[in-house]
Amino acid sequence: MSDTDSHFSALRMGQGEMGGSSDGGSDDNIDWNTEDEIEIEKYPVSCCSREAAGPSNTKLFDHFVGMGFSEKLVSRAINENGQENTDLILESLLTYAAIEDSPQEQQIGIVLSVCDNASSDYEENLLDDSSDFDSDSDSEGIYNPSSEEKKMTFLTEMGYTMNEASIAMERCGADASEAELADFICAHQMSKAEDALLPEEKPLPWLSVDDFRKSKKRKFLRYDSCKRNTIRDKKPMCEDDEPIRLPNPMVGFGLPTDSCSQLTHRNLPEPAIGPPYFYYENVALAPKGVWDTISRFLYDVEPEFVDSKYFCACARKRGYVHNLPIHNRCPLRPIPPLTISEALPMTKRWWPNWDTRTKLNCIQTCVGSAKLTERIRKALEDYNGEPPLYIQNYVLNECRKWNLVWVGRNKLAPLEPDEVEMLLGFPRNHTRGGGISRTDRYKSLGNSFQVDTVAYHLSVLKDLYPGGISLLSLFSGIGGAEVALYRLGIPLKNVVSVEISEVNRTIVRCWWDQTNQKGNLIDFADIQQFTAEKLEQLISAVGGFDLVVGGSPCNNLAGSNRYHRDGLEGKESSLFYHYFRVLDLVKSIMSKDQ
DNA sequence: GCGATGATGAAGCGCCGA
DNA sequence: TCGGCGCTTCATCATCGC
Repeated sequence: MSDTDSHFSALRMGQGEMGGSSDGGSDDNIDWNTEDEIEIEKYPVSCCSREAAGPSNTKLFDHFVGMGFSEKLVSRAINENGQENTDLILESLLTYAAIEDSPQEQQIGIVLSVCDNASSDYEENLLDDSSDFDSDSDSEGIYNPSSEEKKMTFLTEMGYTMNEASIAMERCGADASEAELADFICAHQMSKAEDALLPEEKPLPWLSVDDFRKSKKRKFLRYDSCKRNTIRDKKPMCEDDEPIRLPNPMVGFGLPTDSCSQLTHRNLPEPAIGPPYFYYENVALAPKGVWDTISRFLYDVEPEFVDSKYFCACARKRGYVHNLPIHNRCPLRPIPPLTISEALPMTKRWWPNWDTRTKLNCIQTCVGSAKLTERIRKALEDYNGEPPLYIQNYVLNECRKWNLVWVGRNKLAPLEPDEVEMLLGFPRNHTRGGGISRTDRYKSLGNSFQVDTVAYHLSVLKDLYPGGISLLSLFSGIGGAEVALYRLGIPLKNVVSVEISEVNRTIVRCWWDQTNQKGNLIDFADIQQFTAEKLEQLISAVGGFDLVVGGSPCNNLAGSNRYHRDGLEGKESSLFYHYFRVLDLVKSIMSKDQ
C-alpha cells in the first residue's frame, strides 16, 4: 500500500460503486464533450492565459511532461493541436490517458513521482495557496508552472488522480484554492456514487463551475429522501440550498436529561458508514461555509452541534461530525456539576446578587490579567456591594469575557488550571507537572474536548466493543477522547495518537502510565508525515482501527482570532484536510483487508 | 530564550423594535 | 422584513522580566 492507493480510495465512492473497470478506466465515466465545455470558456485555465504571454516551446513541452505525461504523448498532443491552445493539448493528453490501454500502474507511477518530488513542498502548499496567486498576479503574463504543480501535488496527495486534478483546475480556473479544487472533485465523485444507485447507468458529466459554485449542494440532492427523518427536518431554516445553520438550542441529537427530545435514528449516507467509526470536532461558530465544507468532505454527514453547557458548568459550542449510532447513549457518571455554584462552591459566599451568571462562557486558551481584576476591584470598592448599573454592566462584561469568578469581596479572579480541568471533565492535575508551564496548561486545556460531552456521544461504543477498542486519535491534544473512553469503561487496546505538541504528548503519556493502561500507546508528532505506508503498517500491527477521532486546529476558525480568521484555508485550520485524508485512507485500507 | 502579561477587534448570530 | 444592538468567541502579537 502506498500513498497512491488513496487515489483509488478517493474514487471508491464513485468509480468503485459504479462498477467501472479498473483497467485504467478512471475516466470512463467522464463525458468529455459535455455542455460544460461552454462553461470552461468562462473560466479560462490559468496556464493558457500565461502561455499566451509567450512561453517557449520547450517550456510548454516541459510543463506537460512535468505534469506527469509521457514525452511521447506530449509530443503527439502538441503536434495534433498546435502550440497555441493549451486547453486542447491538455484535453488531448487527458483523453489519451483515459483511452489508453495502459495499466493503472502507469498512472500510479505518475502520481507517485509527483508526490515524492514535492513532498517537502506540501506544507508550503497548504499554507500558501493564496500567496501563490498573489505572486502570479504580480508577474502577470509570466508563466509560473510551480503554482500549478503545487496544486497538482496537493490534490494528488489528497488521493485524487492526475486527471481529476487537471480537470478540476481547468474547470475552476486560476483563482481556485486547493480546497475548492478538492471540493469540486469530491462533488463529482459523490455525484458518480449517487448515479451508481440509479437503474440506468450513463456517463456522468462533470459539474460546470457555475453550477458547482452556485449550488454546492446539488450533488447531494438525492440523499434528501434519506434525510427526511433526520435532525435536519427539525430545523426548518436548513434547506438544502442554504448553508448549514446552527440549531437553537444547541442540543445535538438530544440530551441525556431530556429523553423525549432525543433522536434515536438517522440515515447516514452510504459512503459514511463504517468501519471505522469516525468522530470529528471543531468550533461551531466557524466562519460561514466552513461547516458545509467539513460536512461535504466527511461524506455529507450532518454535523451535530452541541453546547457543553448542557453537560457541565461551562459553555462550549462545538460541531461534531460522526458516523456513530445515536441510540442508547448514556452520560458519564457521576454527572458533573451543572452550575458555577455547584462546580465552585467557595465562590458562592462572594457572589453578588446582580451577577446572575449560572454558567461560565467558553473556556479559552488565555485568562484575564491581574491588572484587569485589580481595575475591577478598585471600580467596585467605593460602593459597598451595590455599584451603579453602569459599573455592574462593565464588571459583568469583563466577567463574561474572561470567565472571572468571585473569590473575595469585590475580588474577581480567572479560573485556576485545575478548575478548568474539572470543568472540562479531566482528572485533577491532568496537565500539571512534567515541566509544563501554567500558560501551556491553559493553552492545552482551552484547545481540548469537553470530556462529558464527547463521552456521551462515544458511550454507544461500550456495548459494541466490550473487549476493548483500537483508536486512531488525530490532533489528540491532551487526550480528551482517550480520557472519555477510559471513563466510559471501554478498554483501550491500542491507541495511535498524532499530536504536534510535545507538551501535549507528554501529558497523554503521563496519563497513560498513571492510569495503568494495559494497551499500547504509539504516538506521532506530525499528521502531515502520516503516510499511507505508515498507516498500512499500523493497521496491520493493531488489526485495524475501530474509531478515528480528531478535532483539527480551530485557530483560523475561532471568533477570538482577530488576526487570522481565515477559515479552512488558514495556516492551522487547513489541517482539517489531513483528517479527511487519513480517515479516507484508513477506510480504504480496511475495506481492502476485509 | 522562555514564560507571563496586557492590549488588541471583528465575524456571526439572536433578539427586539420600528 | 429589516436594521440596530448586544453577546460570544478552542486567539494573536508585542513587550517585559527573569
